[in-house]
Amino acid sequence: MRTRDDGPAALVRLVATGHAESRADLARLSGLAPSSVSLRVEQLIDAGLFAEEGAGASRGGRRPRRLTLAREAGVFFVADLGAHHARLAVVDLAGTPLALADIACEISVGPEGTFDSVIGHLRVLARDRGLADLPVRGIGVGLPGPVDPATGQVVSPSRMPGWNDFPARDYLTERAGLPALVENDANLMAVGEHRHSWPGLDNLMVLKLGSGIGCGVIAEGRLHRGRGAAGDISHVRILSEATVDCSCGHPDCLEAHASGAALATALAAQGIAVGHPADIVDLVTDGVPQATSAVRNAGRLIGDVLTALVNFFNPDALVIGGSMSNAEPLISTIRGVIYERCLPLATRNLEIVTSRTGRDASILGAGHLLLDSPLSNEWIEAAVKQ
Amino acid sequence: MRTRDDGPAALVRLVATGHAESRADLARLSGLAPSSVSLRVEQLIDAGLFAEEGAGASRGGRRPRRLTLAREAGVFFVADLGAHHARLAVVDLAGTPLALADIACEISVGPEGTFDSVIGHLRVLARDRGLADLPVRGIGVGLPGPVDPATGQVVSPSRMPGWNDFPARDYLTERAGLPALVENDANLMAVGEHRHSWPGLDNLMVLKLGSGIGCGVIAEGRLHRGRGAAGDISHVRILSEATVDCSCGHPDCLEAHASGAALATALAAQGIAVGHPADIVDLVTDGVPQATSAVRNAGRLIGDVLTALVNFFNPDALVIGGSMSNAEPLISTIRGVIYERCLPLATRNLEIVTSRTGRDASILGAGHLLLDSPLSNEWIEAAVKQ
DNA sequence: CTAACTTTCTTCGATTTCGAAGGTAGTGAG
DNA sequence: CTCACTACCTTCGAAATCGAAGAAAGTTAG
Repeated sequence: MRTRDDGPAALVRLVATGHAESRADLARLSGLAPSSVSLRVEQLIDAGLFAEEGAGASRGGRRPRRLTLAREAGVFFVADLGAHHARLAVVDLAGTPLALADIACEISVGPEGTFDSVIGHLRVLARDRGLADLPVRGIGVGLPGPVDPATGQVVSPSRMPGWNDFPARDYLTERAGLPALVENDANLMAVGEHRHSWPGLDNLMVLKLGSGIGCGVIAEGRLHRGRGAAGDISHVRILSEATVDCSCGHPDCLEAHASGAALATALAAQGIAVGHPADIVDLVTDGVPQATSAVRNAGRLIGDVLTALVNFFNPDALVIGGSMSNAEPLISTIRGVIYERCLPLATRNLEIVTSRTGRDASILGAGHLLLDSPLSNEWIEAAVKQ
Repeated sequence: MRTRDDGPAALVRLVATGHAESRADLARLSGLAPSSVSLRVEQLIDAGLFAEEGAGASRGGRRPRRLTLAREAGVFFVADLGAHHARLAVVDLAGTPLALADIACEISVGPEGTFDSVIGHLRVLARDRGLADLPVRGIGVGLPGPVDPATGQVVSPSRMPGWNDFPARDYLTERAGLPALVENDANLMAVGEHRHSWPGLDNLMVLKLGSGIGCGVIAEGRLHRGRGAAGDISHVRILSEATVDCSCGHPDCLEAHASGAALATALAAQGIAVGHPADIVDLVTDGVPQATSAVRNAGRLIGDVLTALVNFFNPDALVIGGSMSNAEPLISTIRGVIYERCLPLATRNLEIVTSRTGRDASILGAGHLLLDSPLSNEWIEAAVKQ
């Protein structure tokens, strides 16, 4: 029952995540004997994956010889797609961006066109930043819709016309000629937050409040996918005076009342024009009363839904990100509802905070998932055996 | 990063769960070389943990030599505690009960008295059934309240006076002189259902509808504990005409309206006396209209709460057990609400079924958890090294 | 500065694990 | 019945891993 984390890839992951900096660290964390670690590290240095970089800080004895990922160890290509926009990055194996770019990109042109364009732009980006000499070890893409983890297909996306049942992972693998990973954007964000800012907490809910409402779930330290729809909270029915029909066909979904897009619509009806959800944050900051009131109301609705989920899932932290997360009254309302209504046992150690990782959370998450994936075991083992 | 499943315990688990019946099976499933498997199996037979039992069915070649757990491999002591009652069992390493007993047991007498009594009865049970010669490898107890997985303490139980913050696991370890495991009863039930009846499904919600409402969660094939309160759905606030205060201090919790105890109270107010929740099932089966109506209403409330959780958690199956689960209208109402309100993506492959494992689900679950626990690695390795 | 202690890393013989090859025991077709 | 084939299991030399001991390189206290 040799589980995933054996072989040289385990050592690469420990160094990439920053958990280990020396051979001694690796021996402690990997469970291998110090002698075996020395041998394997030697091989990884020969393979060009590790580099020795001077000495680290002493802990009361001989100073460790610091191990880092070699530059030549390679990079991943990563893209986070929105409805009208894509954020591209070339990242190192640890997920750290080496080059970033934002491009306009209409997801409604369909999967082939979108992917081909993204791949092209990523190649250009790598070339322009002098990264063309580095091996590309994989490509990861985040999509604003559900992805079946078993097949890598997009399933029933509500706002991605032409994408239903598209075999995204297979297409990307073939078209880019690289190991490929396709994942829901909120899931990538959850992984990024977890690994970058909350590595000690094993149960996390990460809310993405933008023009839509997304949620990624980390359970027992690993991304919880379910059948691809896990984390969906946007189509829970809520109670409200006025009825609003949601794009999913049901009335009064949370998303139809409390998403950035819904708030923009509601404000427009009051004569306040809003282009992007982030504009609402500005209005709130400027003290426009209608905006503040609308945001408070949304917070109450979201909080109501979350109470049941927090009791049920019992996370260590609830992290709120996305472009709306800077609206202070939104967060404090959510926090207030949850602390008031949830079980004391569930909220006793619960942290409710805004994103610490920031805008690049999804990018980082994609890098981590790529390195963790069994796909990476393959090229790492191949690299070690010449 | 040698994860848990290495060493001889991995082979024991594969045989105990029935996944492997021969050395060849073990080689396939464990990832070890056939030669290594042969060696280790030899050791396990010498240690008295495995036995060879004739030949299995051919798959087109030489017939395998069937491996089973030896009788002398030992047993676990297991108890599932309710408020006024305990179900005790001596089970083999696979979790199969070798001896069962039901005893009266008031949990309100406090932890020490309860545990001492349970341990005593289990010893007597083993002796009476001729199992006294077998080594006892561990003890597992299910409690009707939250248990902190980190400390093994009972935390904020609503109906276990005198148990708050009691170090249940430590007390049991010392008092029984055995590796001990303490877990919430719904969690044990979830593990039992998962392993016994739904081994292929990795994401499960298991509802226990009795005098209370409990829920255990299997995520990615493993029990999801959170901080100990995970799976709690009984204190979600629901909407209703009449307000009922819950024992937790909040008004209109699900449990206050839809639990077996709540239904019994409601029926009593209509002049229909009900002793045990199971009596309600009988009333429904007999076609008493007030009972059917009350049960339908409860089903609607429970279903409402579950819609949000099913969307969020996206399980493969929702399994309903407990003494109320035989009330057909209850199940069909829950099923109807969920299929109507949840996302098609979440319900497309969702099974909503009553327990297949039956009353012993918790007993089986405790056995599985004990064998899976790192505690078992220790005695298995000790047994192999003489 | 010296001596005692800590931590890091390597060396080397003992042990474990692997993997290829072969023996064993069955099935099924002609 | 024979022969080809398949699956199960073991044998045995090669390779990987371990672990104890020690070398290397510091820190700290006197």
